[in-house]
Amino acid sequence: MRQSDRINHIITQLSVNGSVGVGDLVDAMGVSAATIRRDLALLEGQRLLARTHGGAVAHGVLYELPLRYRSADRHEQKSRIARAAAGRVADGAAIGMTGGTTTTEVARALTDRRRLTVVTNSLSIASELAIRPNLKLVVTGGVARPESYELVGPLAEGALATLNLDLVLVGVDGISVEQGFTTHHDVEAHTNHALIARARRVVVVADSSKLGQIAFARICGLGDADELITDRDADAAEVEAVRAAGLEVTLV
Amino acid sequence: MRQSDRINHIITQLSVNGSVGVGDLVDAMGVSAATIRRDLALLEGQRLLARTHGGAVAHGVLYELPLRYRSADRHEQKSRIARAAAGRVADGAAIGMTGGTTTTEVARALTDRRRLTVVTNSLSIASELAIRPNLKLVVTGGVARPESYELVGPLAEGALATLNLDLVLVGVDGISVEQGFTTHHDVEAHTNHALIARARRVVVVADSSKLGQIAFARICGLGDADELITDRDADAAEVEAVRAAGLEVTLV
DNA sequence: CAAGAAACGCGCAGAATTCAACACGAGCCA
DNA sequence: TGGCTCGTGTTGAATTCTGCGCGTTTCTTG
Repeated sequence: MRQSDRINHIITQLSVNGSVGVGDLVDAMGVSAATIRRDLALLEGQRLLARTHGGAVAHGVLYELPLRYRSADRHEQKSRIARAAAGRVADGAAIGMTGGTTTTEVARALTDRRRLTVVTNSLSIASELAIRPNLKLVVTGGVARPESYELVGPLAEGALATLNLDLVLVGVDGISVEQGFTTHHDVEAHTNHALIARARRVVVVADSSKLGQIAFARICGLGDADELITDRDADAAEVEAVRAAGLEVTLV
Repeated sequence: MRQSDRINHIITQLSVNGSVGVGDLVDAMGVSAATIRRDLALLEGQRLLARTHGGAVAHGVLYELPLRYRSADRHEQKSRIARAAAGRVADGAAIGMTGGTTTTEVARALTDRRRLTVVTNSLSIASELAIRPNLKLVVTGGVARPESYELVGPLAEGALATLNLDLVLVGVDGISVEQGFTTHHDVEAHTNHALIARARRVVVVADSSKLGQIAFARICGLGDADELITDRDADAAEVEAVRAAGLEVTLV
């Protein structure tokens, strides 16, 4: 088991249970306690956890851990979704992208395009695309949320007010017929809504685990989007319900 | 097995598992570990993965802190400058930072502060600080320049217009008595000037190689800054000239 | 409050990994 | 044929990771 796997395991345990024990980790991963402590010290240095005697607890809010530790989850589905979403983007278009692991995956699938303007409020996507001279990258500005790397707030929405987009790709945390598209954070939802309002076409990307889920804050109703791209593991009844609500659903 | 096949295999493994091991790849493809490492180094250069000891992880799953800047040039001097500059920042202050390797170093030195608001137009600094829940990070927005990771243009300057800062830390490419502070790009210079205009106190950080240099675009005159922090390798005559022009110079 | 147990930090040595440098062979072209 | 480049493998030094032992700190329990 490599160090990256250990780190991943620790972070996963932390997000599930809120705390971890050194002994449990030793048993689960078959390495010495010294190694576990070194891993914990590393993560502590990154302010991702606080150490306790016998283990560690999650640092601050844990339901939403930094993206770079989570993106391995359902990676294959997200890749397929990303490729499909990239197919919706015409060369030379001006598109918007919100934050999220799936949209970040889409950003990677767009790196080889020529002549494309990308507007985003996600620092992850911005870092991903900033080195590509073939793309024009516009960042909205705003206050950064440590949990999601998204820029939110009045500054972001003010920047958006002057822009018009051909297409916007939106990542969400929950999709339900009753509550529409939802996310974990209210200001984020508001900023995402502002981005959606500037686009002629709205495509939502989300892996199938989000179907039927309702997160804390509402972004918009199902009717405000033009298409949902998700993976084929989606529950058939949920898909039918969304389609019945009038939203085009693509399974990949 | 050709190189393209190996690359393909590595990418596939990475997207399925999120990580790969050098040993596994050697067994799977029947080539030497050196070749695998060369392949991984190639993909790392394309930002498709991040290397770890014993293998690599999908880009975005990295457990280390954001991009270690390769520019180890004058790293020792920059660290000293960064520590000194961090000493100018009071807890609870609202500060601005422009882009540059030296200012990024200052950002690192500020990560353990409590209650600090940082406004920046640099994606590098934003990535560095975004993960810290103890800091409030405000990003200006704007168009990203691939060469410097800075956000520039009207969007950035518009965002700045509403903010007032206690202190701004500026990185520059040239310092001269005749031309003042200069940088390599004209729009960047304009955006930096806009940031300076919002601050009550302006501190310029630059290693001593910048003294006496004149870059393409002028940011502001020496008189518009309150202090210059540079390293003690600075040419004594140049330092005297700057001091004679009325600017406080600190050597570290 | 005190004693025992558990956990921690530190230093060290062995193992694994990486890097830099060089050697070898295939393919290409003059 | 000879020389050249490119990709690959090998070697040895340097770096990093890991596990163990020991003294110290912290927690628990009576």
